[in-house]
Amino acid sequence: MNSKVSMIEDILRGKNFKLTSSRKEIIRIFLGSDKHLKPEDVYELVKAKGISLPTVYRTIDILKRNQIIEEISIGKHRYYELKIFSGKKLHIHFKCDVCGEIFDIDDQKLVMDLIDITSNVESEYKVEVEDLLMVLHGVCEKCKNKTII
Amino acid sequence: MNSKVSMIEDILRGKNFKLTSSRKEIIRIFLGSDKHLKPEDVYELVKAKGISLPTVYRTIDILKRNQIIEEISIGKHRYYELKIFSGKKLHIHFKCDVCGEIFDIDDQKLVMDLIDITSNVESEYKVEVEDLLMVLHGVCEKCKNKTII
DNA sequence: CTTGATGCAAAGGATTTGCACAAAT
DNA sequence: ATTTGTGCAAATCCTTTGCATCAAG
Repeated sequence: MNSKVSMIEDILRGKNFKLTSSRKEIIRIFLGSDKHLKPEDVYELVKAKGISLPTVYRTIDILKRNQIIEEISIGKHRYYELKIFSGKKLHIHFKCDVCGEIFDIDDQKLVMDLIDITSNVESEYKVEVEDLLMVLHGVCEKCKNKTII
Repeated sequence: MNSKVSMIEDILRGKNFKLTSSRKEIIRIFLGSDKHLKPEDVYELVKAKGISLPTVYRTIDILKRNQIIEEISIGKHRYYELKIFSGKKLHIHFKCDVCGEIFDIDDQKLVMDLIDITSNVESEYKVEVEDLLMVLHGVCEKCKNKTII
């Protein structure tokens, strides 16, 4: 993970951002988590280190603008997850409406189907597609089983 | 449109909601618009009639819970569009990042592709998919042409 | 009449900003 | 030394709520 940290640090240094300890810490949070985090979640994880909520928001903003993390809006909340290094350039988010958990759905066939769909849309509607957000809602495996029992 | 108005009114009456003039007016707004409207947009269209912003929010909430309108979260905003009568049970939203306009992309092949994807996800991931949101971002035809000139 | 809806003002929650101070380069 | 980042408090924006009053059934 340290090499990933320094790659991200290099990106930010290249844009004249200063590498403060707050920023390094928040970068580590995203590198070390496979979850979709809300700003408040990040804050909970770093406030013990004296990092303030505005700094969390400001850092998230920088990471987002530099394609290091990705923003996903679901309902009234905004979530962030690592984008760089994730390998999943295109993937679907699944939100369980029972437990609230969000996880990524990511397989090759699906990515190809999505690419097909977007290129169809581009030619049929004469638009240029630059990004794509897909969120499925439903019941996850765990919660399905709980209901049955 | 009047028959549609009364169909919606029947649905609400059936659930013991009172059909106030405010609610009728807001229903007409959604029936008469093909746009994705934010609460504030609706308010702008009805405030001249003395309808308050809280009433807009409360009415939108009722219409949403009763599947008459659909909620779409994009970025920091929530938009609403008519769902009942729309015919498009499953469709893609396209947001132009240049002009900000949102429109629906809706064709048969696409719907079938999306159904395919969701049933694949259901069997591969053992989840139950109940709803789906897909938003494409990019540049719409109009804005593409403006850029060229 | 009785219940539910409305406007107003105020409260909430999430996010952003101004500013004086602190840390990084 | 200079620039940029930070915490704090306050401001903003969007949305919701309490309550006295009003309208629909």
